[in-house]
Amino acid sequence: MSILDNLNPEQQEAVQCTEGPLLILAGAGSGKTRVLTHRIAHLIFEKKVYPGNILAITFTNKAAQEMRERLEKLVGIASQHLWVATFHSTCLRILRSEIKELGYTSNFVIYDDSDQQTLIKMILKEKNLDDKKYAPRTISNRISNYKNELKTPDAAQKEPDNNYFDDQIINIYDEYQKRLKNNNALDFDDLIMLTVLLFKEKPDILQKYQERFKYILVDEYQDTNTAQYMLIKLLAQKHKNLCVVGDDDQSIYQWRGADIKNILSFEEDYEETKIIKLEQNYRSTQNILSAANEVVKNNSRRKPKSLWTEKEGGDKIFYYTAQDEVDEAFFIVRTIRQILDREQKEYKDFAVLCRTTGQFRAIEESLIRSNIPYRVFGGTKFYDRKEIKDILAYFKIIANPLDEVSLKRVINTPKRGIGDTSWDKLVNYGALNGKTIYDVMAEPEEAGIATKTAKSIKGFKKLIDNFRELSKSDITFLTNKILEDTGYLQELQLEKTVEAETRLENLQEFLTVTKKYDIESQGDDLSTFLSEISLVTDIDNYDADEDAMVIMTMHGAKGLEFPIVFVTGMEENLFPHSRSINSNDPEEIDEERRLCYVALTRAEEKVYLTRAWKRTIYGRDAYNSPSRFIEEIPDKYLESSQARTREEKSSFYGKALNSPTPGSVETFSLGDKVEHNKWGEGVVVSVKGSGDDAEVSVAFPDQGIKKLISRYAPIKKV
DNA sequence: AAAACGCCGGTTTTT
DNA sequence: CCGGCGTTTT
Repeated sequence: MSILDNLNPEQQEAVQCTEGPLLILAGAGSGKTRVLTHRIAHLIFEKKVYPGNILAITFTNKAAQEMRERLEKLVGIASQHLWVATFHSTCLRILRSEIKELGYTSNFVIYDDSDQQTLIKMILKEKNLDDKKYAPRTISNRISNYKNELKTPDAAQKEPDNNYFDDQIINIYDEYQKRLKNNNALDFDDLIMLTVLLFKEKPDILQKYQERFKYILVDEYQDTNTAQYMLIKLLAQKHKNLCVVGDDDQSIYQWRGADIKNILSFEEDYEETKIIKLEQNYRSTQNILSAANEVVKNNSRRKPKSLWTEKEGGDKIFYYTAQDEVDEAFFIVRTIRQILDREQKEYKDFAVLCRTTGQFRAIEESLIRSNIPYRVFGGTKFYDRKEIKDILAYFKIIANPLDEVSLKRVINTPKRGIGDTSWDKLVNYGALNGKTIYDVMAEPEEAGIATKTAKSIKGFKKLIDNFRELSKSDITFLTNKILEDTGYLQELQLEKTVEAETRLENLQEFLTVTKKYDIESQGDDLSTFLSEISLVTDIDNYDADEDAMVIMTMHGAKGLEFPIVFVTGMEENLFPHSRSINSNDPEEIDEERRLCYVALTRAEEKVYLTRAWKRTIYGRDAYNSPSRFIEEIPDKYLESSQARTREEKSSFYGKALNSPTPGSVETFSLGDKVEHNKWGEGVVVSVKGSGDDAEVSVAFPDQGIKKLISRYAPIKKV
């Protein structure tokens, strides 16, 4: 049994061609992960390369994780020495040990998007700049662009055609960067940019890593930005054993700085590049593949390719025009039900893909009503929730007292009488006397703060110092300690509102994360925990084994596959998005088109395209014409239908919804024991309203308290 | 300092 | 239709 078994000739060649630069153009579903993993196995077993000399880089943790799992099966114990990671975590790891060279300390924290916004707002306020004119969002985007292009504030300043506005932006960027450094904090883009700068400034450090990574593999190369490109280039310079895999048709992150030129001109960049094309698709039927090809064919500037599959024919793509987004959602429910009745399928075989996260709600609502299990990826992220961010901010200042953004966040959360005025005094006094805010907190009177508030501040500082003493203990223990000692928990418990309940549930959820971490990590410090969390996105937690259907954005779906895929919102202004339509750069429409290609090629067996005749956006009704991408699919691959008339529709829904007939709904009262068909036995802890509209809160032993509407809830008294 | 109110503005995709 | 933000009130 050889590593080359079960690989087609092109794949075999890609696996065996180990020396020198190699560009693998891998079409959708052509088995690129398979090639990458087998190539690594080949390097280890046939070429006798030490696993520690191999670096494999992906974009998402999900991809890295999958690759690690497959490698474990393929090469066993040797996989432990492999370095398989995302760009960001690779750089994080390098910086944790090397960042002293750049004047930061290794306990730096990572600022996420909202931390960045906060810091930018702070700066605008200090500079007395109008945040209407200088929208924080715009500024952070601009800064991000600079960083993705490896432009420091100094370099940006030197650009020839900067106008006044640009100059202002660059001034803010400059201050922003100084503040990050003072706070001992890095934003996402810094992880990459600073690593590259470090390599450029310290050749000896670069050399160390060049020596280490004799073989480098990069997945999704079409999504690399300038900074990532340079990182790879520097690392590969010495041994030049660089293998990149990508598909220009799946480049969907140019808005985030990805430069498609990186893949289009790879062969000019690296001398004696070998190019291998993987054109056999193992995922989709011919029909789906052809339709996707017809769409993407309308783009210029493509590498020529012709994907083919052995799965001839297949179902046509079904195109449904719904009345509105509610009808669209019910079409999905109806269709899933039908298929589940007729075929051997499970919930997890279905995915609903949306252009924007705003479309999720209507779909979720109908799935809830219909009792279809689902999971949502993207949208409001777990770690973005207020209560989670609060507890993480506590962690951050414990790990790194210099972090003013987190300090500002929690110094008065929960309320302890330290308002904006006192905060400003602390900041100003510190700035004037060259002390950190945290230092000034030891003697707030010096900053002219009233005794009462001063006492409160000192109390808070003592609290944090106390937590810091405990920072070596379990994260779970520390979390509980913070929640209790700060009064955070109590405040929420006393509130007795729906929102507070949800927050408490989320904190409970967070504690399961910390417990898991405590078991898996051996004595890693708080900084490690924090940065691990900040690099994780919800999509990384996607569990393909759970029998629930999936709702996600088209972007989030890249790299995944499902038997049946709904691509929703096929309307002009939504998909392609109005922003790209209104842009004067035609490339933006092309990117939407590639996104359409990605969405279609997620499907193995069947695609449903849906569009809504009328869609409510921000309370206003929008009537959008069908997406141009629909027109680009030839009729022979399509069959279509429209929403029924109102009368038909309501009677149909009546059946489809299988809503309980009036009178069948039980009345629940406090203390009733009930049985839920998924969560088991529980006790009613509160009832709001009456009849089938009643909102019943039930405490389940393992699930915590769940709110249920009796009309829809699958519960009965026991 | 904190809560309560009312206004404007804005909405793509994410490591 | 939300949420964030500034203004007013307690």
